[in-house]
Amino acid sequence: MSLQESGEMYLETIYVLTKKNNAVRAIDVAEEMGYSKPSISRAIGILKQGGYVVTDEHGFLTLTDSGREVAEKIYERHTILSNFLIRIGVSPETADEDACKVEHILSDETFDAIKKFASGEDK
Amino acid sequence: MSLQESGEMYLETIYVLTKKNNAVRAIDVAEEMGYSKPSISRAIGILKQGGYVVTDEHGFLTLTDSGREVAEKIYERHTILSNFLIRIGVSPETADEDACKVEHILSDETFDAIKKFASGEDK
DNA sequence: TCGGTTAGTTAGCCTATGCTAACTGCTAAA
DNA sequence: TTTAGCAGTTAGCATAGGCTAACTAACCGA
Repeated sequence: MSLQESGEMYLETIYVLTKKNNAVRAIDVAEEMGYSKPSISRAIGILKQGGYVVTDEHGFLTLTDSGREVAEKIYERHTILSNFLIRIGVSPETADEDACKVEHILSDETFDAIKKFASGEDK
Repeated sequence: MSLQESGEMYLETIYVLTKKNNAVRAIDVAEEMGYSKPSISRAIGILKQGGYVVTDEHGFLTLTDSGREVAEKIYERHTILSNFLIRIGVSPETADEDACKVEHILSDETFDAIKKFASGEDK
């Protein structure tokens, strides 16, 4: 079972919440993403099966190495993309939303190009 | 019934094929997009219901005004985006693919920004 | 005229991903 | 101790959008 786009989104959210809050439960992910509990429950189940997440006896979520790897990649993409958009004049809110939408689907090649381009612009 | 992302893709394909070939049938769309005949048949049916496309007695497809409006918008986005990506170093094939993926989902705000940015770069 | 090819449709399957309703099971307060 | 609320799960629904199988209908060449 390979990871779907939504799976990446869940991993990214867990990753971000973990940086913010230390302890993250399914319900926190639900609130953050605006989804219902059952949707989260199923999604987490799939991520567990895939070895991306583990839960302890209290229901706290931890990313595995492979889960964190995916989450970090997506998060990096999100950051780069959203910064790039802001720099060309998009409002921070829209930049964030649009980065969310495309961070999962752009090719590595395009991402590298944007990254290179954005870092060149900094100078 | 509002138009889904896939609907926009179908309209764009019909639009592009019309510019290339004059007469466009469902089967041509199927071949261009790599989808099966029934998938196209259903999609065209939905577009007809929505008033985006009409068919004549021979099965030739024509976009209505509203269909063409959507198609042109998407096509313009595709062009701008793909040109932008090529300019920052992405290969034409990948640029084309990635433009396809995101042309439907980026906000107008982001698109305007990219457009403005790209035209500024030209000088 | 008959038989094959081609285009389109119908029926129905599958997956991903959202949802609600309703259950379980723990914890904490009265 | 009993009950209320919270977290999580289970069951099952819906939609979008792919698919195959199998049908129809038109057209064309021998």
